[in-house]
Amino acid sequence: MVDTKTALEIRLQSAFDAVEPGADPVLRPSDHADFQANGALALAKRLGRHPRELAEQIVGAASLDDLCEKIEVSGPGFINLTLLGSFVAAQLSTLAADSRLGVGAARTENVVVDYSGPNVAKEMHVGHLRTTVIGDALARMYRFAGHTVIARNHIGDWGTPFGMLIEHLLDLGEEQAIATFSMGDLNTFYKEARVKFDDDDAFKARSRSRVVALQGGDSETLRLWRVLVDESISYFGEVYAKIDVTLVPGDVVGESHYNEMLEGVINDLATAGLLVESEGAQCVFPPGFQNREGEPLPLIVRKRDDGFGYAATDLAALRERVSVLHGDELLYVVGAPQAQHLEMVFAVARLAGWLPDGVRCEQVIFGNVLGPDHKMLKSRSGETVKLVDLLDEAIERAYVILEERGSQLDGEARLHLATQVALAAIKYADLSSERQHDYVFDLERMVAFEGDTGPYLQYAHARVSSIFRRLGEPWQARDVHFELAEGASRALALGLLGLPPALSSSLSSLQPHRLCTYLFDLAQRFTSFYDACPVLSAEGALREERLALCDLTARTLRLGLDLLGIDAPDQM
RNA sequence: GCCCUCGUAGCUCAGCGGAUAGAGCAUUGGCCUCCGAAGCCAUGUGCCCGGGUUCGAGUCCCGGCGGGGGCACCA
Repeated sequence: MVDTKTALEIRLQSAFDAVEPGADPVLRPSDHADFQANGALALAKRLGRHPRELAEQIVGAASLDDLCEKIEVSGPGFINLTLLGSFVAAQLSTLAADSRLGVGAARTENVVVDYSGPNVAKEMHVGHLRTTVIGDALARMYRFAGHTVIARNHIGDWGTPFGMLIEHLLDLGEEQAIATFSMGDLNTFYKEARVKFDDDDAFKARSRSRVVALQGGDSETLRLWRVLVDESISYFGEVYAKIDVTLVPGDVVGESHYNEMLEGVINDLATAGLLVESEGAQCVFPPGFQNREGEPLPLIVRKRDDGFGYAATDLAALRERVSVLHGDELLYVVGAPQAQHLEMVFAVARLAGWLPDGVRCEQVIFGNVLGPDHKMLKSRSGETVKLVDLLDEAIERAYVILEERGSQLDGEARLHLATQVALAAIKYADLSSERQHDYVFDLERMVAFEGDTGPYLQYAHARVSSIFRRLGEPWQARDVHFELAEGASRALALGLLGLPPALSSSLSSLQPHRLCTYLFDLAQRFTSFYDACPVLSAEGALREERLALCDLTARTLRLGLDLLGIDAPDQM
C-alpha cells in the first residue's frame, strides 16, 4: 500500500512540478491541520514571486479532492491539508489487512553493521552498551525494511596483551582459568594478569616471548589463545542472551581474522603509490588531516617494530566487506573517540580504490553514557561498570516496582517480566535520545513507569491487550467501516498511519530515536482514546471500530518495540 | 595550538530553514460504582553571548564563552 503521507506527497509533487519541476513540497505533520506543505515559500523566493500567490497556484494545480476535505493557504504561504474522513478510513482498512502495517519492503541491499566489539578476556562494560543496543536496533530495522543485514562483531582478539593473558592462563591452570571465565569473572582475570605484568619482571619477559610465539604461529600458544577466545565468545553470548540482542557467535569476526590479509593491504597500498615511510613506520597520508604541529597526519598501517596497527586491520576488514561480502552499505557503530581514525581509514580506502562511490560507508557515532555527576559513568569505587551488573540492578528495581504496583503476575512469571521491563527501560533510554548526544544514565528515571520510558510503552501495550483478553473470544477484523467520529479516535487513526514515514526517517538518518518518538506519541494518542472512548461497553459498529483501532495499536506497538529490541508483554 | 562535537524550561530530553519552540519528570489543581489511575485533562517557566545570511534562524555562516573528545606507532 502507499502510505498516507506518501500518497499526499505524490499528488503535491505533481502540482509543484507543474510550477517548477523537482521542487520539494516539504510536507510535514501540522498543528494547524493534518499536514502542511511548506515548499511554496522556498520556491517563491527562488522564483522571485509572491509566496501566497504561488501557493494558491499550486493548490489550483493539485488534484487532491479524493484525499483532502480542506486545502487552504495560510499565513505567509503554507498549504494546510485536512484529510477526508473517507480517505483516512480507507487507509486504515488497508492497514488493518496488512501484516507489515503499511511498511513497504525496500529494494534489498547488503548492509554490514559493525557493532558491539568487546575485547577477549575483558569484561563487557557500560562502554559497550550503546554500540550494542543501537547497532542491534539498526540491524533489526534494516532487516524488517527488507535488506540483508550482515552483522559483524569485530572483537579484539589479537595484539600484545595476549602474551600476558596466556601466561596468566598457564599460571592459573587451564581448568581454573576456564572456571573463572564461565563464572563470568573476566575482570579479575584481566586485572591479575595486568598486575603481574606491571610488577613482575620475569612475568613480563615471559609475556613478551609469548607474544612472539603467538605471532610466530606456535601451535601450543595458538591452542591456549583459542581457549581464551572461545571462552570469551561463549561469555559474550551469555551477555547477549541476557540483553536480548540478535548477535550470534557466527557474527563474531575478530581482528585475528584479518591477520593473513595485512601483508596484502600493505603491498597494495605500496603498489598504489600511497605508502610512505615516516619515522620508521609505513604510513599513508590522506589529505586534510593534521597533527598537533600542523603537519600532515599519518594513518600508520605498519609500525616501526614491523607490527601491524589497527589501521591495517580496519582497512582489511573494509576491503573484505566491500569485495567479499558485497556490502552496499557499511555501518560502524563505534564511539565518537574513533571518529578521526575511521575518517582516515575511509579516506585511505577511497584513495586506494577499495571503497567505490556507490557504497555508503558511515560511522554511526554516539555520545557517552554519563553518571549523575555528568561525567563518564563509573561505579562508586571509580571502576568501570560491568554490563551484567547494570542489567541485574535494573531487573531488581523493576521487580520491586512491579511488586509495589501489585502486578498480576508473580513467581517465575514476575521475574521474567521484570527482565523484560528492565531491558525496555535501559534500551529505550539509550535509543530515545539523539544518538550523538551524551546522556545521563539514571536507572530510577528509566525504570520509572511514568512518562517517556520503555515501561510506559509496554504498559500501553498491556492495556490494549487486556481488552482482547476480556473479550473472551478470538477477535477478527471483519469489514470494519471506520467513521472516526470522535477527536480521539481520529487522532489515534492518524497516528496509526504514521508508522511508515517514522520508520523510514529513522532508517535514513540512522536515528532510532525517531521511531521512539513516534511510538511514544502513538502510545499517548492511544491512552487518550482509551480514556475517552470505552471499547467493550460500546455496541455494534462503534464497538467494532474501536476494537479494530485497539488491534492496530497493539500490532503497531509490538512491531515498533520489536524493531528496537524491546519485548511487549501482554500482561504486566 | 589545530580539528570534531555539544550548549533549548528547575531537572532529563525532542525540535527534519517555517506559523504561538514541544514532551516527560518535578509543582499545583481536577478526574476511578465504568475496558489496567503504571493513566487522562488542566497549570507556569526556556533557545549560552555577539554579529551575519534569509521574507523567515533553536536550526545555516563567522567570532566569543563553557563542557566533552581527538591530534604518529595500545586498539
